[in-house]
Amino acid sequence: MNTIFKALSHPVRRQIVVMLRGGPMSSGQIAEAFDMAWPSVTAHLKVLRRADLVDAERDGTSIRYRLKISAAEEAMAFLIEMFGSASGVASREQTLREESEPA
Amino acid sequence: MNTIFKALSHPVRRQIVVMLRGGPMSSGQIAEAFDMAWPSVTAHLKVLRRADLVDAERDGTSIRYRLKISAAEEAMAFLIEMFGSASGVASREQTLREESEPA
DNA sequence: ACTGTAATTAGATTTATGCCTAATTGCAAC
DNA sequence: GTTGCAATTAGGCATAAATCTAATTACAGT
Repeated sequence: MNTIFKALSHPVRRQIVVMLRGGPMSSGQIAEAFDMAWPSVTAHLKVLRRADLVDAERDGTSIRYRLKISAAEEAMAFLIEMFGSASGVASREQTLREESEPA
Repeated sequence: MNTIFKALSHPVRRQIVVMLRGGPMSSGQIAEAFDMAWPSVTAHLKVLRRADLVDAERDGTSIRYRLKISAAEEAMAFLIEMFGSASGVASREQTLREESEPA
């Protein structure tokens, strides 16, 4: 649980999660999207992997990262438990869409 | 949004949130609950306040901290947005612990 | 085996967190 | 106004996080 929130506490990592929502991506594709050195992105991916928010598998010469929702559901359950039921949450789903802050 | 996840990324701060779920508490009451120096707890409360997860008001000689759910709902909405639709979230509240149904 | 591309690991540096003790502020009661 | 308790701020220190460049590993194609 700790690792999940920690992982999501960095804007780059949340952005990666957002991107993977559209389907699996290679490490290189992800790295390209950010104005930072590739190894830095790799480090972020490592954090996400340790939090079990993504998994990775080799695909030929590249490595494909893919979203895993199970861990995120835990975080969601925590929030629901802490801050009340999901009432009104669906309506906020709209408001949130512009999140995606860049690095 | 960043501050919210950052705030929730520390176990002590999540614990404080849990405690405040049961109603407002004074700074001293909160500090007592942890095996750490009071100023350290104060620092955590500051982080929670900056994340707008709690607010504080003076009550005579002490200061009462109280949970604010609005910011938490944003975080929840983010998770819902990222890891699946809101469909079934309420019902999932029950079954989340063991189940890990794929998206 | 050699070369080129994909990705990670290693190592170093800077900045941010988390913790402590000591000093300070705010209020209440005397 | 001074004493006492509640709480925060200040200052210092140790560990962790985020970033970079350089070196390394892994695979594909030749």
